[in-house]
Amino acid sequence: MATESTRADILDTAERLFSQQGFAATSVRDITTAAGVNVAAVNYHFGGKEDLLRGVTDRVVEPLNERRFMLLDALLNVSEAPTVAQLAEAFVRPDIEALQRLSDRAPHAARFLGRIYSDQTPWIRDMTRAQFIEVGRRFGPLLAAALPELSTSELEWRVEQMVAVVVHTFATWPEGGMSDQEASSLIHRLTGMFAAALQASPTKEVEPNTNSR
Amino acid sequence: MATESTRADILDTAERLFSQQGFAATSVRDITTAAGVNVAAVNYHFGGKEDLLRGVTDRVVEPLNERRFMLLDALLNVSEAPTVAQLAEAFVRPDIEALQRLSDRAPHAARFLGRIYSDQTPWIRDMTRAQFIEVGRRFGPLLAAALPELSTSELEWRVEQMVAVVVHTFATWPEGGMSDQEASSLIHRLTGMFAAALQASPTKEVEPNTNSR
DNA sequence: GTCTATACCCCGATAGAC
DNA sequence: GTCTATCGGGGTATAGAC
Repeated sequence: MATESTRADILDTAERLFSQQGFAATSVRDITTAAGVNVAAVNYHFGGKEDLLRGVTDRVVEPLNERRFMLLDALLNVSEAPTVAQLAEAFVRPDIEALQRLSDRAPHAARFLGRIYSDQTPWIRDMTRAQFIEVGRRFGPLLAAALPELSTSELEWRVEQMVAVVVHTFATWPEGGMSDQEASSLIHRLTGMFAAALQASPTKEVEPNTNSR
Repeated sequence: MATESTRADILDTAERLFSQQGFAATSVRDITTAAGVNVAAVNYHFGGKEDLLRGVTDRVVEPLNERRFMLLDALLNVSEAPTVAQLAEAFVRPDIEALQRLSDRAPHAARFLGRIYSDQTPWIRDMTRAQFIEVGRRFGPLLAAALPELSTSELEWRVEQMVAVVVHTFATWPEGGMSDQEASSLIHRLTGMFAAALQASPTKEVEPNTNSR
């Protein structure tokens, strides 16, 4: 327990408690007590409870995004016009594999992320949205090219629903982590379902209200 | 402001604030102040904050389930072996129509429900699970009969993902409610996507971990 | 730079006056 | 049936010791 482990201890403990009880239901005292540090340490190291949430989120999301864009780039090196199934897999595989890999170091990262990304509280939504916008910006045009018969509105709506499924997968991530076999099977299930859902024939109907996220 | 509107005022206000801020982030004082009633009224009328959550939830879920099972019964009167598309529509239509209908009386019912049903806090999950078990019990065998090539495990997993999409739809319900046209379009989009997702060819792989809900 | 003691405020719940 | 007063607990933030 070196001098500078306080900050990391707080991050680990906050990630665990947020993933179990949610952000609002978890008190700073819960965290500092469980971590064995003083109440004021959160304020010193992070500035406040909301900044602590941002700290925990960043630590989880950064490696995820690294891997996501790495795999997308690899896909684009192979083909300029990937298929829907290829895009679905490039969308899903990085998250599942990265979170599985993270399981040792941060066993609660997935559930934490699922909770935060499904939270509709304005300031939390604002905090999490930016990362998905980037993903949409890169996948959107490729998907649109692979699905020319879908209107932009319907394509965006379908992608939003698939993102909701990924978020739900995070939120219900198995407590004890995932074996390679389980992760691989989950990727195949998600990929197959996404491809089918995206390729369903377009709805013959006027546009509904555009939902958020 | 008649004598017995206090209880209803509390329910309305709690529904609104829970839907905007979440349960844990909303204090009893927030609710009573906004409703213009005394702090102690919640304790008098409901017994406590958690019982108030149950009160709000029951008020939303009961008409929803009535309509859901009514439409399923109507479908079963027509055919003993409905198609996947018919089942998908019977699954989706009641909720969307009922919530749209509720929009006047309870404009925040959908978002409230979406928040509560996506909450993974143990006691809240326990509270909400029962109703979906009943739905699964009635739809499960019919879906299994319509999709004989899917393993039970994969069918259950796919249904779970579709439920997550419905919950996400609730959680992001448009602030101002929905027109008939929008609701109808949404039902068609959901139905088409669900049918395609459920009918995707089975994954060739061993079983992954069974997630919760 | 790092951590602690403590101030101050708001929470949920209750007892008892009206 | 409704309100006021208040309790015990626990939340965040700060001033200052090491």
